[in-house]
Parts: sequence; C-alpha cells; structure tokens
Amino acid sequence: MLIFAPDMNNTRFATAIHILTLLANSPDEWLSSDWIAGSININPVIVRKELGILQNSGLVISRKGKEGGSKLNKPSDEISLAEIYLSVKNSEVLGKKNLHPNPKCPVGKDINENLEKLFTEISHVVIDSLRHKTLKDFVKQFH
Amino acid sequence: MLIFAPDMNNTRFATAIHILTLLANSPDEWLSSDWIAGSININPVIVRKELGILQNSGLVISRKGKEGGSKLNKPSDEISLAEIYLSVKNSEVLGKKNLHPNPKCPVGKDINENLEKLFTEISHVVIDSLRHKTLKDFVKQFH
DNA sequence: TTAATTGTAATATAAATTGTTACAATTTTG
DNA sequence: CAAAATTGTAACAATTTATATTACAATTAA
Repeated sequence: MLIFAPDMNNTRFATAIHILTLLANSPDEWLSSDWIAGSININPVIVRKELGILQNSGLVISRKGKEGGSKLNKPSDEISLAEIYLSVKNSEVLGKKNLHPNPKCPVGKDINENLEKLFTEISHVVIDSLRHKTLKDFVKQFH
Repeated sequence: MLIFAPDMNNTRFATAIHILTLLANSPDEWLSSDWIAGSININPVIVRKELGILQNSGLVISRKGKEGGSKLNKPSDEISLAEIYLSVKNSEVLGKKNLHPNPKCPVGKDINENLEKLFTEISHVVIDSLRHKTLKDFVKQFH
C-alpha cells in the first residue's frame, strides 16, 4: 500500500474526514472512489490513496470489482477524530525543525532535542482534545 | 515589511524560537542576522525576514548600520510561546481545507463551515497550552 | 464475457518553502 | 567625509512538497 510524502500541511485531514462523513451517511452502501471524489471535487486517485491509509488504520474496508467501493469498518460513534488525525498525521503541529543547527553553538547543539520535547507535548494536547470527539458528533452537524 | 507565503508547514516556529533563544541569552548585545544565521545554519536573509515578523509583533527591536543588530524588546519571562506561535502561524493545526467541495452535495456544501469550527477549537487548545510556557522556561533548558 | 471497480506505479503539474544575489539606506568609527 | 558593517527588502532561483493525471493489471458482479 502506498506511502505519502513525509510531511503535513495539506488537505489530508480535510479529505479523510470528508470521505468518512460520506461513508458514515451511507453505512450500508459501498461508495466508489469516483463518487466520493465528486463530492470533494478532487481526483479519484487521491481518494483511493487516502482510502488505503484509512484501511490500514482499520477505519474503512474496501472491495474491488464491479459493485466495489468502501464503507466504514465500525460504527461512526466508535471512531474518534484522534484516530483520523493519527492516520493522516505525518508532521508536527509546530512545524519542522531546522536540519543542521550549529553543533558548536550551545543553543544550536541542543535546540532540536528541546524542540522535540515541546513538539511531543503539544501533539499530545491536540490528540487528547480530538479523542473526545467522535465521527458521529461531526456528522451530526450536517442536515 | 515583508509578508511570508500564506501557509505553514515549515521551519518558521523553530527558526523564530531559535532566534529568540539566542537573543535571550545575550540581552544586552545587538546580535547580527549573520551571526544568528550561523547558529541556525540557514541563510541570513531568512533570519532578517523572520526578525521583521518578530519586530511587528513587538518581541524584538532591531537597528541598522554598523554595530546594528537585534535584541529582545522585553524580558524573556514576559514572552510566551503562544506569542511566538501566533507571530509565525499562518495555517491551521489540522491542515488546509479542500477548496471546492461540491455545493450540490449535502456534505460538500457544509463541510468547510464545520471544519472551520473544528480548526478554530483545536487552534485555541494549542494556543492555551503554549500560553503557560515562557521563552525563559524554554531557554532555561540549555546549559 | 463485459463492465465497473480498486490498487498502484509513473509521471506531470502546481504550490509552497527555502536559498541567493543584489543593493539602497542607515549608522558607527576613524 | 570616507569606509565599513549592518538592516530591509526586492527579485528571482532552486528545492521540496502536494496534488493531479494517465495508465493499466487485478478483481468482482452480473
């Protein structure tokens, strides 16, 4: 299964939750990537790639062939936004570190270690706050 | 003063806090962008651009000319990491929205409005958690 | 057997980020 | 005043990341 590029400031969370919202609204149907792509207005291959990721994290099942498509792998009230975020997350909230700070400088020497601590802490704050929200809660807002 | 591109998955927070850490360590000196750049190991023009942003938000003062440079505009224990983050932030924690979701689809029609609410809420969570941390706390970790 | 679909590779295009060069304006020092 | 060092910023180049597109083998239902 395909792996995305190693960084995130992108539409992946938005795309993933859009896909999952559609699936949640039709829990008994196998929705095609083409149809989903038409709602998001992006290329169907992007949808299939994201669906691959969501399958890997157990949120979705897909099947091939005619009448193929995807559906949720568990009820929407058992899917937290944290799970979705973690599926697509591949960079930190506060961005990237500089790659080669000067090791001869007392600050440059240790900054990335200290940033790492901070980044991890903030990441946990975000995840904890998303853990309390379910996909069902999100979907409920649509009429 | 110059404006950066309208999105963030970049090294701007890392660069800004690195700059401010150096300034905090030498509160009485005017540090040059060249010297700072040598510690971060990036181009001095990038440092000057970021210093411009930090001046705009009142964290730093700079002066031109020979013996010019920059220093903190207030004590490091009066600078919160939230202020730094807000100075450089120009995108959301959960990424970008898709630009043209299908208005004829009940989900596509409202998704960006609903994402906006979620993005705002998560943004506040991050900012609140950074508000309790000062630059001084961060700098204290270096030896 | 045909039609529709996923999965995925390969490549192309677009967008964002970072780096570089250049130089006017400013300021200090001799 | 002249020289040297520095900021501020414009213009542009290079690199990296993100998204889109084309293509097609494999699968599945009818």
